[in-house]
Amino acid sequence: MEVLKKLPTSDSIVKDEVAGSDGGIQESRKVSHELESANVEMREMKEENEKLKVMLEHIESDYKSLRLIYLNKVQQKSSAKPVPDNKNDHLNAEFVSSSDQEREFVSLSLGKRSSNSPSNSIANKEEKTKLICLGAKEEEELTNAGLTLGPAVGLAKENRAISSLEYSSSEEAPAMNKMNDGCQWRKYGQKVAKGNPCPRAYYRCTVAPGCPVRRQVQRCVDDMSILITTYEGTHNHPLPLTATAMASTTAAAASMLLSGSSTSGLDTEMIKNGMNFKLYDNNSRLINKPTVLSPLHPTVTLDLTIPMPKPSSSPYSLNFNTFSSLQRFPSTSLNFSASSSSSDSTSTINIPTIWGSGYASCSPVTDNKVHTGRPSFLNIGKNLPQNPSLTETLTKALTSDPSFHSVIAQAISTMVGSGNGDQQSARTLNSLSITKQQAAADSNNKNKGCEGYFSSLLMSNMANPGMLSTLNLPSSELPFTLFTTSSSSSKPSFSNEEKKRL
DNA sequence: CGGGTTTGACCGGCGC
DNA sequence: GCGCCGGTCAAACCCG
Repeated sequence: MEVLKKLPTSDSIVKDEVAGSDGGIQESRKVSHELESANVEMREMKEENEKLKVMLEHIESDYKSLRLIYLNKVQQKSSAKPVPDNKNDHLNAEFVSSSDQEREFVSLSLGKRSSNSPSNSIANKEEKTKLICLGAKEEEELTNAGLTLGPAVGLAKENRAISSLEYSSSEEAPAMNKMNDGCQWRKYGQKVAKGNPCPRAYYRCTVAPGCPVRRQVQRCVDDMSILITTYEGTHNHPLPLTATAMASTTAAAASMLLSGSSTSGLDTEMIKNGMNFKLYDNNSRLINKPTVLSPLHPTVTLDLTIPMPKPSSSPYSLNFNTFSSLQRFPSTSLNFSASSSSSDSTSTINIPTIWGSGYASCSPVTDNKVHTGRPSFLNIGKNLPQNPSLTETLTKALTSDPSFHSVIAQAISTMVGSGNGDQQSARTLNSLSITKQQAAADSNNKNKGCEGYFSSLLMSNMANPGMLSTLNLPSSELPFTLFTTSSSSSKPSFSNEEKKRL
């Protein structure tokens, strides 16, 4: 922790003392001054520790009260249900134990669950148990990742960056592998890609033999806490409800699971230490659900496949999403949808504008100009043609670019650039023909005009966290419309880390 | 013992 | 044509 950093090392103190003995009175005074300053620092650290203790106590009390509330609800539920016969005793036991797990799970997910949570809609007890177990499993993973759970969940948030960086290369692989999106994946290979020391893992869906779906998981080279998952193909089998629920953690997966036998697609999901629940409602609108799996981390999702039918005439929209205030952490999604017909496809980028601060109700703001019901978004261009290079550009950028900011800029640049001409048709992973050099050149050339402007847009919104800012720009300059909204309980929109990323 | 992971080898595409 | 690189294969290994 920060406190520890401030501690002067014993070595340095010893060295100072030695220097003092050699250098006469002045040196000894110097040493005494340093000792005094060290004492002052110690006092400050003690004060900080006291503050942290107080924070911890607050968190504990919050945790306890919420746990009580949950227990009450569980008791109400169980009292409402008739007692099943003995035949189901094992199920009861399972349910009880899973309730215990769920308590823990909920403690992990404080503020994450809404009444619309997917798990709530699951009536089947067994499926529910599975979900719960998945949550517990996720909790275990988080524990393994060095994240504090339970009462210390708030501290875990503060430690997230550190913890995420504490993965060793040997530890991160299983963590990645365990990243559960509801499907069964078998790892069939691992490769160290050029330019990224982190190995890329290759997985196949093993739910059904011959299922063509593959998944690649790789950590971002410059931010080990960022996972980039790429899905390819379409499942040729029905999936269990739990898988559907879990896979809905990303729009990409949702597409993968719910689109049936749609054309094969490429889904790239960037997961920053967690998952984000995204679901489509009956109107195929993107709904951001608070994740039940990992409340501790913001997520970044890049979805390159899902057609996002919506009334808006813009084929692309960058979706700067203000997330549910139920989310502790924002989820960032790059949702670059692609479909064979570009006219009705929509690309969205969801970028966090709010750190979900608490547990207030979610009230997504609908903007009249958007007609999507989405909280906020950025529209790019009018009738921009689909550009297959976008996929590659984004993927490369995400894996190699140190800052999310530049990634977004690249995406925008590419899309803006693509608006100048070549019409492109359906894109699959294998049809990507753009070279690395081309992608880099494209992004380099196009970023220059766009990136700074884009970041300034973001910064301007950061400076006005609570306000709905709408920027309508002439398409000749930059065809963006940026909507930024904040929840009713909004606190300052960005953490330091987010500022860094954007 | 079965299923999953690891890891070196192999293969094909692509650029020079 | 050659070499590089990403993706895949498959044998060995591990684990429950």
